Amino acid sequence: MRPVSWGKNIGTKKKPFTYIHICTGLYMHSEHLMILVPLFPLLAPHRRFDFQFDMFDQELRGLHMSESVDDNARGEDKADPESYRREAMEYASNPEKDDVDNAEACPRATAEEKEVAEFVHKAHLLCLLGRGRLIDSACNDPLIQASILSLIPTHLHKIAEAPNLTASHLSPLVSWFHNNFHVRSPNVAEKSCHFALASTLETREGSPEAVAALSVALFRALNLTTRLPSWDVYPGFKDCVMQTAIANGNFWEWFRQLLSNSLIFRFVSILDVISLKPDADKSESSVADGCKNERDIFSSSTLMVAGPSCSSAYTVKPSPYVEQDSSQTAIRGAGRQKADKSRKHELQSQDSLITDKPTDKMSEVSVSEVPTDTSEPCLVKSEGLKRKGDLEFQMQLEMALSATAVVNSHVSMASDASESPSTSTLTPPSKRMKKIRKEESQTCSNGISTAIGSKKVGAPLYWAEVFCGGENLTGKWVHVDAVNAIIDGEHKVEAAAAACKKSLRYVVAFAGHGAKDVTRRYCTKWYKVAAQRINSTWWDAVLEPLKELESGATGGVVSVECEASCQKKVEVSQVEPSMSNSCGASMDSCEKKATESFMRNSFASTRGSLEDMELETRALIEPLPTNQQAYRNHHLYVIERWLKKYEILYPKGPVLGFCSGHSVYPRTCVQTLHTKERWLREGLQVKAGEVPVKVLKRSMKCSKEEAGDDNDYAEVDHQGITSLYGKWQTEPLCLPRAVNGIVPKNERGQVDVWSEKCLPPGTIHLRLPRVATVARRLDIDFAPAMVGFDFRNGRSVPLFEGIVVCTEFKDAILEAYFEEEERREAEEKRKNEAQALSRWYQLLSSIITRKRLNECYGDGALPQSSIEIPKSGDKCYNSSATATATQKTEASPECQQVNIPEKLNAPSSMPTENHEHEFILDEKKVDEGGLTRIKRCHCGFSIQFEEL
DNA sequence: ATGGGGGAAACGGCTTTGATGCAA
DNA sequence: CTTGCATCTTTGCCGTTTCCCCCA
Repeated sequence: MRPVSWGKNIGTKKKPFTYIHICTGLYMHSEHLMILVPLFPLLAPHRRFDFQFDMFDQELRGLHMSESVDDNARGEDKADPESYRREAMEYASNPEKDDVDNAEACPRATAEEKEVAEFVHKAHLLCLLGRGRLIDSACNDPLIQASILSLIPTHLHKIAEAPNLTASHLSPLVSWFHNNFHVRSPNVAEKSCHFALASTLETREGSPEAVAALSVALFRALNLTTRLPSWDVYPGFKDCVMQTAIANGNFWEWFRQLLSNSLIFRFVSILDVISLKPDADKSESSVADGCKNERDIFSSSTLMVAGPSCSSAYTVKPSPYVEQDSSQTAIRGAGRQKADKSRKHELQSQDSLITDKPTDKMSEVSVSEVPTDTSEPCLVKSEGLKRKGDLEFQMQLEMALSATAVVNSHVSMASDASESPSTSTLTPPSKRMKKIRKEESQTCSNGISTAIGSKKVGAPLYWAEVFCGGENLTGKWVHVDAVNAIIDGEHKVEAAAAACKKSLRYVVAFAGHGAKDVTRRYCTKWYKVAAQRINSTWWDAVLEPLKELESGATGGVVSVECEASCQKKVEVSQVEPSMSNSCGASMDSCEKKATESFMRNSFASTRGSLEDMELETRALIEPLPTNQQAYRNHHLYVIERWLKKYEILYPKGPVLGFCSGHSVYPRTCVQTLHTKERWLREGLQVKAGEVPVKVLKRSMKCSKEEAGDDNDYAEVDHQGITSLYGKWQTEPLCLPRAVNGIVPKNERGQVDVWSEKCLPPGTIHLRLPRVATVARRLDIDFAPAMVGFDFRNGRSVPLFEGIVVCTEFKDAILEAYFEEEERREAEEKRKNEAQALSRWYQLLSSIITRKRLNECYGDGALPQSSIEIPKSGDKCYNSSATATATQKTEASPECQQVNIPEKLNAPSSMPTENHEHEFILDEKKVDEGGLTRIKRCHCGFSIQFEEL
């Protein structure tokens, strides 16, 4: 799932806005737009956006386009919007052109490119998050759940009734599902998630996403069947046994039993998001472009391989995941060889697809080896290729593809995936697919598989997670990949994804319209993953509301009793809405009391918080990296060598291990250092007698300059160092108190207000404009408040905002200030009004003058309307002078001419007014004929002439 | 009372540091 | 090793306009 997005900055430097073009790609659907559009302000609040959405429903396009374009982007833009549009469209149609140019101009990504890449990353992430939620809600569709429930054999219904569910209980169900539902390459014309699920249900094959989602729907449906009868019993239970049951604890035993049986499933997806790094994007985008034309053909941008060729490669057990996982290092060398081989195979198979009619045995082999031939190009292309060899291979592949695009389109139109023309063209494609798959699965199940360890292994992008109460003391979320028939294979996911060059950046579990990031469960090297993710603040903010929804749907309260004798996992309440409703209706005060007493004896926490703890624990027990570079930004460990300039280890220990002879310390020991002045800004001062823990020498250049100025070497040495102190060497700032209404000031007669903490006691910062004059007028002692520095003209300039005064004068000053402001505003208003009056007077007197002149000297044929007061925007010169001038122009079409009315061309010819025209106003006006200039005197007289 | 001159204060434009560390 | 970017650094000048005061 990779809706291709590009953004570009257009507009002025002062008013930049980003043009976002989102090609709908495979799964991009109007539903995404609805999710995405309200979220755009989240992405980059400081920017203005213009959107262009392709291929969306017309009405949606109209709805959102007009909104965003008119209000947000175009509203105040004076530049020609059409030019932006054109530029944007050009960019959208050929986005790689600029990238190539940029790449040639500067080898590294600029800040602009990085910003765009980040924006696209965020947008894509939101799209994928939105899609995950849609799928999750589709999994909850009762119709789909009922339909799939009707398909499963009755003996499987009892699976979920196991008293303490463990992963092994699920294997028959997963096997059944795996045998009955197959993956095919997804269809472009997928209408919606519900439709995709429904059609998958009908044909028993579908996109990996749909199949995985269907498995979740099935599990959730089963959950209903196991729970609902129990709840039917409940009212009767309540009537007959309640009182005694509560008394002797049977009720709670039953209650716990009931809830421990409940199956809670989440839909989990790797959000295969566009890279955060512009460089990676470049290769990706060029790759995507190469693929763009073929997108309809190789419609899959997901990596999930189709059919049993792969799935049988890691059928139930033993799976290739296991092999790869257990003997990763052992097969590394062989793996590379295999990878090379497989690459050759890919080329070969590609060729065979394109050039050969795959009727011979050779093609059969390639078909069985290459999981989904048609999706393969995208498989390779959509990855962030880094090595030179990969790029070369990529280019070769692209050339081959572009040369034979027509053939491909035929192939893809005939059928998707590994359709062979040898098969009867009369049978419907789906049936033919099944037939082929059956054949393939037969051959593959015989153990013929070469795909292990190569990147042909399909990356698991979607799976389910079930909460198994019987797994641990507190229960555990278990990975269930029904598509590939793998249960509890969370440790295999990373390796499988890596084999497909899929990075495991965001693994998100969806439930109850919410979502939760569970990446840490599936990755072993968090420090590597974290570097590829968006900053956690933004991501956490996005997930915050979703996480609440998710925990609302899945988070029952799990209690572990403290008694040593009874270390048994129990659950006392269920937070799922349907449950809490029925619960709430029947729970009386007795039950509540019982619950409370029960809770008192136990350590209780929600499933969500338990999972959080689990995930955090995983992150904390990450093994030490073996290379030094990994310690540079490692969130847990540090080696002294990679400490930054303003960092130090304090306390220096404990040593957790060694890496290349360097001691490894926990990162919690790293303290940030600052100069004395810098600590002052934080409202802290260095304690008396503290020696600097670190001393930085200033550069030679600076020292030399100072040496030139001053001959005293010792002083230079003293000047040439910067003393740094740790936080533990500081104490809260003690400033002299304000006494007798006098504000304590620094040597410059001001107060540095870096923060509220920097204010001397007994003073207050009034951050108001023009307040200093008020204080001066009232004769109150004050100090200008310096709030920071601004760099102007190559030097730093202090910024002042408001004043610092003693607290007791606050009210007096504020009162006077507001009075003063009121007066000032009134004055301003008065001035404005006076100015308006004067302008009106000027206008009217001009009109009167013009009228008088017309009466005296005009030919009388002038229409009366021409002397009416013009509407705003109309020009005074639109009257007789212009009319005469135009007549003259028509009569003598010489170019350079001053079109002064004959009777007005000399000031002396105006006997009615002793006035010499001053042509102060000079207007230019572009006519269809050329540039017209109008010179006007303030009396209203104007001359219009044309310029060459 | 009023207008002009002079000085003080306010305002706004100017131009866009530059060394250094860090990360890729 | 190179190079782009982020960070730290950290207290003007000058011409014009406005305001106010003083004096004729």
